[in-house]
Amino acid sequence: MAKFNWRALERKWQKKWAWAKVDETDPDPRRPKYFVTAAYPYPNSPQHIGHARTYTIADANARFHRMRGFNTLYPMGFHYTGTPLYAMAKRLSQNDPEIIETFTKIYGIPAAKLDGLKEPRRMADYFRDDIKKGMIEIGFSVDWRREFTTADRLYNRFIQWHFRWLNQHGFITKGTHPVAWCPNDKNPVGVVDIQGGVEPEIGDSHLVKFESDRTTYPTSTLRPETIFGVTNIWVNPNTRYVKAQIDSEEWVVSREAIETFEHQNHSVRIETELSGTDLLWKEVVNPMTNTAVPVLPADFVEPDNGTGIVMSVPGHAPYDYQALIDLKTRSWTSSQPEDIIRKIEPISIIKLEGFSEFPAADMVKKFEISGQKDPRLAQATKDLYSKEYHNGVMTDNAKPYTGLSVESARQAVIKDLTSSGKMTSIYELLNRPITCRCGTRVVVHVVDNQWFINYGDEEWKKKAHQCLDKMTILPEERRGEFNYTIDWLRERACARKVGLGTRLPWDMDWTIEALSDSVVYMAYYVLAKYLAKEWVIFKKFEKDPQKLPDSFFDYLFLGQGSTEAVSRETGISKRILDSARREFSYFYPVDMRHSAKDLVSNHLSFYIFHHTALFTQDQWPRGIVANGFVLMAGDKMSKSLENIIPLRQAVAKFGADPLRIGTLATAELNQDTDFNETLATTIQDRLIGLISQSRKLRRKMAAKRAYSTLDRWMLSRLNTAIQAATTAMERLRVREVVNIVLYHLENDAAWYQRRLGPKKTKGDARNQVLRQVFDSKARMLAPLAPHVADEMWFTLGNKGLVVRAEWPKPDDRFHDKTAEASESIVKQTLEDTGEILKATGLTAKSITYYAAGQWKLSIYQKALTAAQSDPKRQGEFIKEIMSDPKLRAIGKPAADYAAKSYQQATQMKEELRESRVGVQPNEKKVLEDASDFFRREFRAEIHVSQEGEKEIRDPKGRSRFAEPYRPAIFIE
RNA sequence: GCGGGGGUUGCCAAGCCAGGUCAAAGGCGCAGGGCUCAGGACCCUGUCCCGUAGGGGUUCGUGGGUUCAAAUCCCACCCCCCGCACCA
Repeated sequence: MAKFNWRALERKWQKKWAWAKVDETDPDPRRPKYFVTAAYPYPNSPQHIGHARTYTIADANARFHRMRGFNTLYPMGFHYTGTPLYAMAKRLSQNDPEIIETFTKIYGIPAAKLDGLKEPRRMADYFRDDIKKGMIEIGFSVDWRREFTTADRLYNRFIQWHFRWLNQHGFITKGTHPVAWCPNDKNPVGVVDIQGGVEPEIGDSHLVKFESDRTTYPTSTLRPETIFGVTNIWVNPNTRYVKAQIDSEEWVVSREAIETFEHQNHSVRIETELSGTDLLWKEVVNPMTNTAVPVLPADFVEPDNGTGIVMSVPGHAPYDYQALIDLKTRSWTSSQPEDIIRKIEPISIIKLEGFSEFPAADMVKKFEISGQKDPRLAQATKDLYSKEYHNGVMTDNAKPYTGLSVESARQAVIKDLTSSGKMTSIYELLNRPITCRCGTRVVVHVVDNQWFINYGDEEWKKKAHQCLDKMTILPEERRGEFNYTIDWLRERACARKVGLGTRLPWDMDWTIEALSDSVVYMAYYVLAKYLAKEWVIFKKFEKDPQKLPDSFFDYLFLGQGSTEAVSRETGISKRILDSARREFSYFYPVDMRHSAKDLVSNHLSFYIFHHTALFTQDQWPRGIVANGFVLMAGDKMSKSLENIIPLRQAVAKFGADPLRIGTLATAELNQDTDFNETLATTIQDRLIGLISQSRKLRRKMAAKRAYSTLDRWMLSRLNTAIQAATTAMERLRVREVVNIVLYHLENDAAWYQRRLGPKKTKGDARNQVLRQVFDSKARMLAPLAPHVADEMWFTLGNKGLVVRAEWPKPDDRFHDKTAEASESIVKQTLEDTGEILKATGLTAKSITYYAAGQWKLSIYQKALTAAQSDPKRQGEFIKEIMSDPKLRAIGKPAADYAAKSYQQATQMKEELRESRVGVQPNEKKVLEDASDFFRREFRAEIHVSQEGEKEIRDPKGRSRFAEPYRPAIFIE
């Protein structure tokens, strides 16, 4: 086969669609509307086939609704807000080799173009153009008149309105907030700013204040409840310490800790420098137990871990236990250390099932630890901490917390010590060390005056739940995750100091952060059309957006104020204002919002929250689809695996429709789907096949001929397929639709052709029947593979565009129980015959089929009815049957069959019973009609008789085995 | 840890909510046959085990239970994946 020119096919139809403006949607009060949105792309890279899945599902949904008569709007914008673009542009301008390689090698951007991308806006514009081209090339039916970016000045104005509204209505709070921070850049760092791209984890480190001579020795710990087991505290003898005034107290901490305090808003004044050894052998007082414990040396203590001083709990901390052993086995030049160390013994404070009173000792033994620098200590510690936390109980040594679980004891100790001023806490990076791309160690910095959106508000949560409860969530399995997210969301920082975006209207130092400026933008699509260049009236506001007052947005989106007043204030004509307001009321709310599943716990939940705050109930979102990802040949797509195929390259390589189907065909919505080349080529072949078959059926609608049972079977199957595809599409079970159209229906058509035989017999209706099948196929394929569908449609000789045609309607008149029953007899018989031939190894010369006798059919029907209406006891049924004199005359066989058929009927699935009750094809005739077919299949003579016939040829007496739907078979 | 999703016959993947046509759709792979000069494509057949008559046996993460009947319902356990934020 000559290589199929996908590009030509795509161009051809895309041009026609553009010409016919099939994607452009304006309000039409005579038709119901359907509003589809998908999460707009972030243009810091080309899109890949993973992105294609979400947008293809959204597109299929939009196209499906168009075909069902909805005035469907599917718009698209671009999200410029945030730091990644900013960080990438910066890296590029610093000629970072890693990013240059990604851009040139994976994204295929010519090296000459890189210079033009060194400014964030221009990088965004570049990828925006690329993404948009890709979306057009793959055939998404987007109304591009409504395109915008979040860096547009009027969009900024819109977001300012949104945030001012939130602030005025009490949804914004202010506070402090810890962030990962690069002291060199003086900026917060995100994943993209960090070497190796790790995510910084910030946690609380508790500082327990041990004391000596009014000087505080704050020890950092994650387990404050172990304070009862403290035998000493550790400092690192090889480290620099300082005595400093921290806030209003005298503290001794490591040199490194000073920086931490400074970043976390503590006042710091260094007084004297000390070495670790200066601190040794002193005594400090445990603030909980008031006992004095010594300061001892340990090499494992890291100076940048909290304060550089830690408590020693040898009974329960493997590091401490090992460090103590190291000390005890060491030889000393003076006697002072020896005396102190000799006296130290572990204290048991936590009882843990399956361990001795000193679990740390058990772990050290189990892990065969050789010294306090042994790397296995980390794992031993992790294991033990987790076990004690979940299963440990405080012992008598931990009064008054005896008997409490470790978990609750910790809470209690924190509360008690903090309230008495004996403990405080600092933030710490839990996965140290983290290095900024500039080479500087990342620290935790506490940002003052941080602005938050208060998702913790109970009233707000209630409304969000209310909204969610009424929404369609696809797949439904996702709903639990939404409920959980709504419950756990708290205050969320909504502004930061760097990156692109909108300035916070009341505090212009801050830029509204990316997940906060993207929650109500679906409303902006309505406005975006009016802001497009040709609407001169808006151009002046683009130059000076501040001139557009809040009252304009209040009117347009909330319906507040009057047209007259807003018109007076803005100078926009009442006609345009009215029209925009009507357009908003017409399209809003969004009927279905599409995204991948990763946005459930953030964006999609915020989306619900904000809509319930800003809008009245009738404008709350109606549905969300959160689909799974795309895997490349079984692997997650990643830059390091170099298995990312940019979307446009993939379209060029596989064709738009094969790619669309390829990302939808192998898994249901909820599952991650796998894409690979074999799949793509298989789909290509299928689609090409459909086009070439359509060619053969061109204009074959001609004369109406009487339909045979087989024809009616095919049309009945088609009707079933339409029904199934329709329900599947309504639930966006796109994989199933692909299956039905591309495989099930195809198989039925193949069976139909096979039954008819290779030669066209005089006047059979196959072309008309197949023509109908193909018409429907083209329509059902249109949302998924629109180019191929339109090509089929045209090739079949239809007028107009299939993307504008109607989705096929199931029609009960085509549902033909008898035809389906007849065909199932033929299939069953074919199978059984084959099975016998296989089991016996016979070569058939002649095959005789015996249809079941009339009396069996009548018993069978009675059994079906009995089982359906009133599943009485089998005995009664048999009695009833045998009360019929005709049947009684048959005797035992009748009773036996009554028993058997009754059992079959009661155990049958309801739908099957339903389909057979009252339906009784003439089996002998069915088999006779199919005998040509059987002859071809088995290359044998075919005879058909009915059990009980007068002139029956039945040398082996097989006819008595005949049953309804199961003719007896005799092979010679 | 908390929350969510999942474990199906060589691989991928339906079925599970509404138990019975389930040895379990479909695709891929593999084997045989047809077509062809040949290969590819395409078509047919087979692909858990046994079987000279349409049958039987053993299967759906593991172990129990409910039922006439369990991949499907209930209980317990094991394993895998994802999210847990200020980042798009």
